[in-house]
Amino acid sequence: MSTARTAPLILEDFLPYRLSVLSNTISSAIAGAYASRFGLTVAEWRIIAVLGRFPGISAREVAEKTAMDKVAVSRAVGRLRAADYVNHAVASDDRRRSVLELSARGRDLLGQVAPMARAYEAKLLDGLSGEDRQHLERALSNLLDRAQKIGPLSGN
Amino acid sequence: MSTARTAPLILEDFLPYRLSVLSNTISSAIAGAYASRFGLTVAEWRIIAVLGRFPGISAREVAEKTAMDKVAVSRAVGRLRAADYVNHAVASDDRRRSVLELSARGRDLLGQVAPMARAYEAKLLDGLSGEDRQHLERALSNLLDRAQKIGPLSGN
DNA sequence: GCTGAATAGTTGCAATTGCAACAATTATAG
DNA sequence: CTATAATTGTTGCAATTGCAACTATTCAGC
Repeated sequence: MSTARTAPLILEDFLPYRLSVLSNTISSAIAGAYASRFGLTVAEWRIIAVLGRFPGISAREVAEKTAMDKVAVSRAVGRLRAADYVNHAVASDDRRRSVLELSARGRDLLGQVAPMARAYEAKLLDGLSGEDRQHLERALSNLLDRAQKIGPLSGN
Repeated sequence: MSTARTAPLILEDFLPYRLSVLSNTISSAIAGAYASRFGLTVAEWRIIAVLGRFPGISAREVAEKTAMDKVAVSRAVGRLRAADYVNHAVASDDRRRSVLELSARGRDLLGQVAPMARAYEAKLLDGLSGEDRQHLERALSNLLDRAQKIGPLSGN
């Protein structure tokens, strides 16, 4: 009875594993390109992208929108400020809050990097029909919702 | 002409970003559970899973099958040996090669963890129809193929 | 207004990781 | 057979990360 031999769990069919391999493969490819071309980490690039879209937000909001840790944001922003890609100010109505935005240099960088990112994404998606892509997007949204709801894997 | 303002790149729609967030969310959930229940890292768990399926393979083969770095494998195997989840021997025909397999304790652990992993996966996939799942699987395979072929993000 | 709780961001430290160098062994070329 | 190259696995070191503690500031209750 007890240890009823379950089938041995095929790692390469296990969804979390497949997602991890896929995501790591893609991220490494991208990270390598950003690093060699611009000396940027993926975290830095994400911050640039999000500041391009939401100029003036605080570090905390950046962390929210990029799904990064606030420490990671703090350090990445530090580097970006040092490299003059990002301007930093203190909110006048709350002097704890930072007000971040791209500098001219940062906007310029975004202008270069964004097309590369898009092109890479396009290459990836090239094999999927428009319908497939919609399916995929809905599936990913669905999975993320569930993963967030399920949370820390309630156990037995 | 020059800096033709491209649309500002919506991070939350960018496939690599979405995959990364999803994968990290899932991995953290799983990692937390393994850590608190069994003191296992995800890397260790992966090795256990793959050794359950392919007893007797070498460290290099484990690295291949788990998509881990060989150093990570070496260290994780070290911990697993110390905890007596994995047995280690040297191949008689090639004394560089290690021969790894689960110990009785390791098989027992796999017997406990595998159902949890399956249950989590099932919860995740609960919102997708059978058809959706097939779509998803094909899409993921397709994307991984392409990502591997495209490689380090050529050209600018 | 004052005190204690809450929030934003930074810093220090410990643990993890990644890469290069290394030792041991086996394969290959001549 | 010998010398060189290639492969397997481990170790050392530097860089990254993650967590907790900390500072500065604002908010909430009285």
